[in-house]
Amino acid sequence: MELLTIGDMAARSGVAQSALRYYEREGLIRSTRTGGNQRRYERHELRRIAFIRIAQQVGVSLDEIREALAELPENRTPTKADWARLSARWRRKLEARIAMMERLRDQLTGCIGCGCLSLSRCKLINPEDRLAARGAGPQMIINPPA
Amino acid sequence: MELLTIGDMAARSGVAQSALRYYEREGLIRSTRTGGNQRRYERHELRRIAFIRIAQQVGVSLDEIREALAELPENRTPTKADWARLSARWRRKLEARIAMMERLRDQLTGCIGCGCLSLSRCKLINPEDRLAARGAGPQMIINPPA
DNA sequence: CTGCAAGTTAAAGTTCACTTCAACTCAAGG
DNA sequence: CCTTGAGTTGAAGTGAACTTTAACTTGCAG
Repeated sequence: MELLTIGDMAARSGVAQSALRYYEREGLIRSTRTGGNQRRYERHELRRIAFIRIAQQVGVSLDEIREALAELPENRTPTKADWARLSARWRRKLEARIAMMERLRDQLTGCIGCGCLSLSRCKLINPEDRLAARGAGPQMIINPPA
Repeated sequence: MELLTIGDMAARSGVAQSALRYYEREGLIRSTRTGGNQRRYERHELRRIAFIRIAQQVGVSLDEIREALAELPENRTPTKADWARLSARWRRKLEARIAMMERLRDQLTGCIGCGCLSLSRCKLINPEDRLAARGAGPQMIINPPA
């Protein structure tokens, strides 16, 4: 089996055929066509799909994912090094998001103690209004200083 | 200022008035009305809104948030203890999600080394197909054993 | 060959979480 | 009173990420 059909891809990736066609329309994955106009995928497209799903888990939009994938070479099969570069960049995004969730968790823990949870008044969430300039809401959590 | 107008609430919570009305239609927050049919909010509704936004950050749907909030008392102002219970439960959800992201990060780090990222073939992501019964996709990450 | 599962398309539909709009009413200062 | 800013409603619109549908074509086992 050299090239994979859309059915194969769906089975192997756990992503619906309709979603695969959608990803292709959106420029996230690519396929070649048979004489009869059916899609055939190279095996490495599975990696793109894996990357897409992982990024989605992190809460990234398809737009951003497309941008990231655009950094992979167009004319040759991406190498280990290509993927490594991309993965390293995403590891950073992932860690930023983990850090945010950890802040969130710590705030929530704090609030278990103080019983608070008021967006604008809780000093834990928005201490001393020093952050007012950055807009309303729980700024400490969403958009932390430094 | 006993009760807050929708404008006050929007200003204090950083959530648009239209969103507040939407939350109310969806049964996430409540208000009383003035003689002239305008909404008036008790201050503790701000806490609900804070909770909603925090939960959304964690990637929880409004449906699930509604269910969680439904555990708060209907007929009295929630106490510190009420909120503490809810917050404790959510801390657990939060930690589960953080754990997922950490697995994700570790897998991604692993994949920087091995250059892989193939959903069904990478042993790191889906070792030995032992997880096949739980469906396709990167099961180790999304839905880890135990 | 034939039959049928698997694939193709464009267009419309769906869900979520809101926002925008139009037309209207209310509240409060001068 | 009058004006003006704040609030009200239902209905329609938005954007993301897909799914569904209908009508049709391909690929391959028997």
